[in-house]
Amino acid sequence: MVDRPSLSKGEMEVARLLWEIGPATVRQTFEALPKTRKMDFSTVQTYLRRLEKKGYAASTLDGRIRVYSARAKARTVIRETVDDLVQRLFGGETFPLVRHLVEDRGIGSEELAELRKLITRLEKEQP
Amino acid sequence: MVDRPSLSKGEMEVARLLWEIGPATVRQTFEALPKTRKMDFSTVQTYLRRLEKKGYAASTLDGRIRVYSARAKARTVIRETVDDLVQRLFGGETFPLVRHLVEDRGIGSEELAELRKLITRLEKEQP
DNA sequence: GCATGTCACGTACATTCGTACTTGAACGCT
DNA sequence: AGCGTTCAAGTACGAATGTACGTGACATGC
Repeated sequence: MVDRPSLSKGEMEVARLLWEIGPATVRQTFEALPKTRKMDFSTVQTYLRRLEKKGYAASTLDGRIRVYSARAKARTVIRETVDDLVQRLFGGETFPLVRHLVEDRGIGSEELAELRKLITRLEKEQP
Repeated sequence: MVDRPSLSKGEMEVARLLWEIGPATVRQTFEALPKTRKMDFSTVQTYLRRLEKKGYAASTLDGRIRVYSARAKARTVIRETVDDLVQRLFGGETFPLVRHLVEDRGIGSEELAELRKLITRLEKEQP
């Protein structure tokens, strides 16, 4: 429905943090960055501002501190983003991407088992 | 090894066409676009030029016509691209993406079966 | 042998992105 | 009360991106 400009890579990272740690200040978001990910405090601030402008986040002032919260559901954004990738890189075919993930990126054996269960469930749901 | 600048969305679309139709002229690439995808001839030309500059393609003149061919393997580029996405949007976890694909984007029952076989094979290969 | 169409190549240009610095207000410690 | 700390907000700025036009060389049907 809402038609938002799509997220850039950097915005994505910050959006993910917002989903993960819930409503958060710039500082909290900044601190939620993977320790290996060097990004300036003010860069995070900029991304949050941009996320808000694009409609992915909302913010309010709590005293003099601004608190950001996600406005778009992770699931929705993931769907949109992955759809786009599948279109562009796989011409719209989903399966090759699944195969790539399962085959080329090590999926643990526990996860393999879980995936098998998932498949079984889906097969039952199909007529 | 080679460290190329990453592909932009538009460049990705054109790179995919190159992989698909092999060495190709601008026009052939242009014509390989999905009919629904409106993109100017010269835009395709620009993307091909940029792909070459970035090291993803090579070209030679065949008479006065320039022929482009892919220089990076699809598999490699896909790996790099997907790795990046998984990092940014899933914090490095592969499985949630697989689940999303299998659950939220309809995978056909034939493909489900194939996926199951794939899992079985992988499980056997594991110690 | 000219009109028409096709290319390569260079150029353009507004927008977005990545990344950050600056300024000034408010806070909290001493 | 003075000083360092912390924010919000604005601004910066080059590089990348999406998208395309213009020009001049070449080709091809008439």
